[in-house]
Amino acid sequence: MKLATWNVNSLAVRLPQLLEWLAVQAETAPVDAIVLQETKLTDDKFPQAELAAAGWQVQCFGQKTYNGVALLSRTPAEAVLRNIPGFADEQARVIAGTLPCGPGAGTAGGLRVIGAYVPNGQAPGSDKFDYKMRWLRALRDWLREELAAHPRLVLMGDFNIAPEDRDVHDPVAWKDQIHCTPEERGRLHELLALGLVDAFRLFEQPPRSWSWWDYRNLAFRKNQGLRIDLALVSAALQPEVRGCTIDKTPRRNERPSDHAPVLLTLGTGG
DNA sequence: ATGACTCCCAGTGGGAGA
Repeated sequence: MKLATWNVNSLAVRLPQLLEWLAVQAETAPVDAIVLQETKLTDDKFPQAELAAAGWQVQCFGQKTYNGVALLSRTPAEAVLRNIPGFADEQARVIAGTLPCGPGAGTAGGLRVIGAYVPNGQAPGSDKFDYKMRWLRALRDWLREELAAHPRLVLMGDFNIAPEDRDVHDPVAWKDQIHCTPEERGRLHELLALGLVDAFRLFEQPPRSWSWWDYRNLAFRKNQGLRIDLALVSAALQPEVRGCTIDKTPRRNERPSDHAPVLLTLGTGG
């Protein structure tokens, strides 16, 4: 089973690239479900027909201009939730759904997939930073309940937090900057403390692996980026994780997203 | 360097992203 997350930075612009990428994946192992961030489309404008024609079940949750998330799956998602229950939020940032039964799930139940677009936060001390902190605390509180209800769970998306200095191309320049502050990393640690693990770090990875590169200053060509797109898996799911990789190839497209997709491969337990 | 690029909605400029 293969899952993915991708901040597409406008699905209206990136739909052809998304469809092409999913088709290329299918040549080897098809993606079973993907969560998208920054679709920037209201639900009435979501490209339902094009995705349905490509075989996708669509759950979208968008707004005008900013944010917007979606869950695409081969089989229909169940128990779908939009945003964090009990946390009043005008911004569309979370979509969750249950995939009935992954291979080898046995009696363990379905796979809970949560796609998240964590607020950017702009700058430490700003109102947007406060919102990011409150949002992450609310996510933590809700996740505790989700984990109790769905032991096999993956939370993936654009976290807008670089977990450690090795996830930053220039840790000195980025020290205490947005994505790298101790406050943000502390909130991420609170999520991990619920029993989640950063799947990417379960495996040997190339050094200087990033998932985002600034559009400016030839950052991709110089490989100056951050790893801020993550897949966090629950303890019950961890034994099934077979791989977690970042696919840089779509970043080489013309008019690419500034983010690369992250892939999570699951296998039978053990 | 409060930059650089890209997207959006606007309407020939500005906010937001990261």
